[in-house]
This record gives sequence, C-alpha cells and structure tokens, in this order.
Amino acid sequence: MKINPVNILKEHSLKHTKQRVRVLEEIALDTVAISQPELEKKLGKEIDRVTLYRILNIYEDKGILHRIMDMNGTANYAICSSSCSEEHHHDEHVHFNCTSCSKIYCLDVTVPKMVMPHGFKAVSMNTTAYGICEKCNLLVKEN
Amino acid sequence: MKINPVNILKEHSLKHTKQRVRVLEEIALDTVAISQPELEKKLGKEIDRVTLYRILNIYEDKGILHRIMDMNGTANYAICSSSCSEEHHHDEHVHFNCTSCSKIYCLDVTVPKMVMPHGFKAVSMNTTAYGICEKCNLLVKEN
DNA sequence: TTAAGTGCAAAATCTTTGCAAATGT
DNA sequence: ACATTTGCAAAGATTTTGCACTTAA
Repeated sequence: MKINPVNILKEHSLKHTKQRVRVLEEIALDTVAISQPELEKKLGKEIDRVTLYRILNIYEDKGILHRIMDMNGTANYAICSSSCSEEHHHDEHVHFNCTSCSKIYCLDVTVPKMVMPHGFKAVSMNTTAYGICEKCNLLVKEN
Repeated sequence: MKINPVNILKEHSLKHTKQRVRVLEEIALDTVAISQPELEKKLGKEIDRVTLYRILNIYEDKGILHRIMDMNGTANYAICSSSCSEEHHHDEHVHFNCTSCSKIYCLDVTVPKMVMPHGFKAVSMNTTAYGICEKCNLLVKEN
C-alpha cells in the first residue's frame, strides 16, 4: 500500500506542515517500526526534539501511528493499518522484536483468541515475540 | 507457594542485606506485578532510590524477578516462577494490564504456539491483554 | 579483614511546559 | 487575519555514575 502523508493529514483534519510530513515519510520508509531515538537521529537536523514528541503524540492519539514499547521501555512507531481509528487501535497482530538488531516487525500473524479468567474483560491484545529476525539469521549464516 | 527471600538470595549466591530482603518481601506480597514507582513510594523511607534501581537490575539479571513493561514504558516487577534462570526467562503466560487501575496480573493462561514467518526464530513470547480487571469490574457494578 | 552493597551528590537523559515567533488555512 | 504549530529555554522527572562509608561473610 502506498502512503501519502498529505492525504493522511487531510483525513484527520490536521494542518500539513513540513515537519509533520517528514515524520510520516520517515516512518513509512519501512514496514519495520522505528524507535523514537532513531527518529531523533534521522530528523534531528530538521525537526526540534520537542516538536517530534508533540507530533508523535498527536499521531498516536489520532490512530495514525501505532506505538509499540520494546523491552527497554523505548517507544517504537509504525504506520497503523487503515482500520485504526481515534477510538480504537487494532493491534491484534504479532510483533517481532529482534534481540540482535532490536528492530520491531509487524508480522502478518494474528493473535489467537484467548479465554480470560472470570471477571477480566480484555479490550485489546499485544503480543511480542523476541528472537532473531530474518536479516540477522542470514548474517550469522554468512559468517 | 511460599516465598522465602533469604533462601532466594542464597540460591543465587547474593549477599543478604535488609534492603534486598525488603524488596523481595514487598514484591511477594501480591501475585500482581508492582511498578517501580509504586515500590519507590512504599520503600522510599527505607531504601535509597539508587539502591532500588540496582537491586531490581540484579534481580532481573539473575532471573529472580520478571520485568514487564506497561503501555507507558514503566517497569513492573513480579516474582519469577521457579523455572526461570539466569539464562532464560520463561514468561510464556499472559499478562493482564488493567487500563483502569493499571495493575498488571500474571494470568494462568498460556500463550498459544504461533507460527513465525520464514527466517524468524522466536525464543520467547510476551502477551499482554489490556482491559478491565476483576476488581475494577466489581467497582463499576456497585456504583 | 575485605570484597560487596549502600547512600548521597551530581551528571546525564528523557519528557513536559510556557511563551514568542513563524506558518498554514 | 487568526488559530495552530514550531523552536527555544527552562523546569521536572528518570536513570546512571562516582566515591566514601557501612555491612555481611
């Protein structure tokens, strides 16, 4: 699917500034989620740290980006599938957090339904697998 | 199962200090994971903030405690089941993070096996359900 | 006795807030 | 023109580091 930052901003009635467009462009470059520190490194020259915080927050609130916390408590961001909305994030797919390169992948694997104990009402589910990703597996074999 | 802080420390050849014992006691009080800020609040008079950081890190490294990150990137701690070791945490049960009281429960629900895409080797799995816990559900009904 | 652990001070980060200047509609 | 957004400065919070003093083995 093609990502068009300008359209996304229009759809959510957000003003389109060059900073907001850049953030979406950068995150859309990869299907892999990107961490906030990585984003800062890449955009630091163009966008102020504080502005980045604010843009990411707005995008998450609006359901444009999807935030995944990694094992260190660092925020990682990926573009939400179109079914996400301001009311509810549909994150029912499995994430894969590579322990070698620390990238987070959004896998095309659905989280199976699980029965909750009596009294517990689950609204959403987040499943993360930790291990070695495709690329890092290849690197190991090559050496 | 009965938790004996002194024995746990011995088993992992850690010196037993009153601070280390207190941390284990406090965490063992509940099956629910406790957040680091909550621990600070409860133990702040007895244990220095920095010491708490250091003790929690050691406990996680040794496989004594099990760290669960909540949606805010805050660390929560629970006693590991006996099968955890320094080499590997067995966290294959489902966590339940209450969006109302923000407690994290370790549920007696096992994460179903999921097939990873080709090239991805999962070593461990972390599944967290978000929703309303038993206690908060009851509170709503009462009012 | 002596290696390890603790507390305090301080540095390094990370995150939020306030406000004047710049920008988009 | 006017409401929003941005960047900078600064406050607040979290986490790490260094070192002298204390404690457990």
